[in-house]
Amino acid sequence: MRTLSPSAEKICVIAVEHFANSGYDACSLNDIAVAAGMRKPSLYAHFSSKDDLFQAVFERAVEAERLYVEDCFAHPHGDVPGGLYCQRLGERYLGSAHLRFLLRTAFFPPTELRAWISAGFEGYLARLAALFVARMKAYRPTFDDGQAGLYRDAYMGIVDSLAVELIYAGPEAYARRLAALWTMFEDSLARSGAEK
Amino acid sequence: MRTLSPSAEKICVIAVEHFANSGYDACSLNDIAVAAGMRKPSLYAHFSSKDDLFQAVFERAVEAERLYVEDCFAHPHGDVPGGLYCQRLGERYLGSAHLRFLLRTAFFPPTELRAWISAGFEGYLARLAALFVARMKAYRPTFDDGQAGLYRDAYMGIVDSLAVELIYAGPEAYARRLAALWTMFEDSLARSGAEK
Amino acid sequence: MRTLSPSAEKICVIAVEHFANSGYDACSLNDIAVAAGMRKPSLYAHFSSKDDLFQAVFERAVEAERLYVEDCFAHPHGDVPGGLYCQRLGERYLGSAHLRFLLRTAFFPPTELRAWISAGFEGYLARLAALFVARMKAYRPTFDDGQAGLYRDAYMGIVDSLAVELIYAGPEAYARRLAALWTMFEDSLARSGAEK
Amino acid sequence: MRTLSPSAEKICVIAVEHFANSGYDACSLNDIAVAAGMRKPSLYAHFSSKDDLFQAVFERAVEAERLYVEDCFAHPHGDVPGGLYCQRLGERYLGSAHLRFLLRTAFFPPTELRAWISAGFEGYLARLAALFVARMKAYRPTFDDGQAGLYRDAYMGIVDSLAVELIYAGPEAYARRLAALWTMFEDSLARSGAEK
DNA sequence: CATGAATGAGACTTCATTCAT
DNA sequence: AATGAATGAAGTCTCATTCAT
Repeated sequence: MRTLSPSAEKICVIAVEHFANSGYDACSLNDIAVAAGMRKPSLYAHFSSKDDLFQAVFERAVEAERLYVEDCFAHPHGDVPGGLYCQRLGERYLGSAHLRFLLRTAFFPPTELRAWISAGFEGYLARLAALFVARMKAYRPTFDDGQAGLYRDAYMGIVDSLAVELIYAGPEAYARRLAALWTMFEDSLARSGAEK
Repeated sequence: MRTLSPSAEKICVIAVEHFANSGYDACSLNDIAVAAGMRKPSLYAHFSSKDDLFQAVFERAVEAERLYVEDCFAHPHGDVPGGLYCQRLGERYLGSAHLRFLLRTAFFPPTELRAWISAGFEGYLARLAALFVARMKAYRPTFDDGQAGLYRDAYMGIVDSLAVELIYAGPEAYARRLAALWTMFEDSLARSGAEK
Repeated sequence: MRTLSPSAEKICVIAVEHFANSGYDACSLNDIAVAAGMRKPSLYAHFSSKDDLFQAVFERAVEAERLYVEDCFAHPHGDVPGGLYCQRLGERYLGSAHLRFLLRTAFFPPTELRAWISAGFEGYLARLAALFVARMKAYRPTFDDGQAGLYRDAYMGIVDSLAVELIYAGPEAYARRLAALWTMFEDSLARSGAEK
Repeated sequence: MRTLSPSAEKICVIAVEHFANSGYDACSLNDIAVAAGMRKPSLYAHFSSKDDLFQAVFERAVEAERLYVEDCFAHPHGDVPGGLYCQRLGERYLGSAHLRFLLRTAFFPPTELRAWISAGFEGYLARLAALFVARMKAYRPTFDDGQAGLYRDAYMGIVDSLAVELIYAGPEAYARRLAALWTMFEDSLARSGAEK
């Protein structure tokens, strides 16, 4: 991740909001510039192009989320793994332009940056999956890789599902969906624990 | 849903592909017109504006999916409810521009059409939920509304999760996620059935 | 040479004037458009880019000059070869934007089109040289290829020299230079004729 | 010619290269500044505007060429006058940005500086012509002003013709043209000498 | 129905220039 | 002497839209 000047960082903070709300194509540099208290050409003192700005924003969003994920998995506990992250997702959505930006960009990246963006997500998703698996193996020490992988896939699916509900319907519907999916998830874990 | 002339219907078929691939903003009427074998101004003989075309496309996509959902739930059987629809989702994704268009439009509609689009989805989602609940009540006759609602919420969540995986990662990853989530779903149902 | 619509041809006529006077870089499409009685974006209905317009103008200028050269060498006579073309050069300069455009473009082409432009000139220059050589061989039947080539090189040099004087100093100085160089040219020919 | 600080002189050395290669309009101050190891606004510590820099460059180029011309005519000899200068022209072209800059600027000056530039050339051209005439009168003591003027005009024309060939075709074609034109020039002189 | 031509609005981008530091 | 930041003007180009034919 490039180091940016304070002004450039500030522009990123403005820009992530705009990109998150309007998407890359519908988002004009003019709007971002004015929101940042300057005129359009001034952006070019900080970023060489719209793509360049978008990439800087993306890097910051991924980094912010990565840190957040680390934090959510940092404190050991005895509960079903991954619950804290899901729970906080809803609380953060409206406040976190980073999160909204990432979801939008992940699902529908600007065509020309698709490959670059995909590469940027790999590490993030892999890290989330790895943290979950580590917790799961502590939670169910008898699980083999296949079982852990199954719950990892389900968990990642639940995270996406919740993200989508945030995007589509907002925090209220989110709570219902979280309750439903998490109940299922715990039921399934309870059953697989009981089997032994 | 308005009735359209054959030419207009053909344009919709072309347009849904473009809107699905590029999104509303990045999609130019010129591209659609040329792909449809005509020039840009000729589109205005069939639709009064870009928004008008988009809306016609949306109506057709919703209708097509609604019919598909009806079909998936049409044949009674003894399996866990909703499985057929999830299974076919993956098979259809690449081939169905309607589906890809709907997912994109549902999650990130063009700002000015947001309200109109949301309204259009209501019926579709409500119908899917209702069909699922009906099946679930047949599958677990003892369920009360709360229990049925819980599984309905979970099911709708699973559908979204699978859709997202299709968008983000394609059909291969989809199969893994489907297996994981469906296992969970069945586990949970099995447990709730055993309890009684 | 592409066939153009009448409107596009008219734009070329306007554009060659502007390109000739200001050069590619200092010449704005806005100026050309307004001079052609339309707005800037309307140009794009006829040409896909500034380069595209420039190329069309270039093709027309080369073609016009080629025809002119043919005409100047069309009528057999007993005078020193090539004199008519040189003489008319000065008369045409102010009136012929094609000529002024060609000279400018030949000497200082826009960087990105340099190769393409050079290729376009080859034929034109080769044709002028060939016409001169044919006449020279009629005028001095005893000349071998070496002698004819020498006078061809000198003649082409005189043409360039006259063109430069037109550009730099205008028609008056042109007349003086023409007289001086042509005297030399005839002296040299007279001497080489006398030697035999 | 203004006296400049060493830094400003250095900038001129960089700038003449850029102006020679790209021309006034296509040449950005940014490129020049970076090539000179500084940022664009720093140029304004040395020159008050792009035009000001261009003018400084022009003055230096004219002065350099003037000195060169003096040198070429400095050493008396018995050969046809002006030959040394023509000969060296080709050798210097690629290496001398001053020369390339001058040719470009002479033929196609930036519109707003046209008058100023023409004035700057007057002295240079007049000096070259005067030096040639002086030599010619030594070489052909019997020439009257009319005859000397004729050969002066022809000589200046040859110089331009050679310059153009350098610009257009490079040093190889230059040698051929030089040989052809110089042969003519000598033939003519020989004839006018013999007449007496 | 279709289209060639035109256009206002607005996109991204570059440039010469200014100014506080 | 140098520069980071900013900017008005202007550049090329795209777009949705209109209208006469």
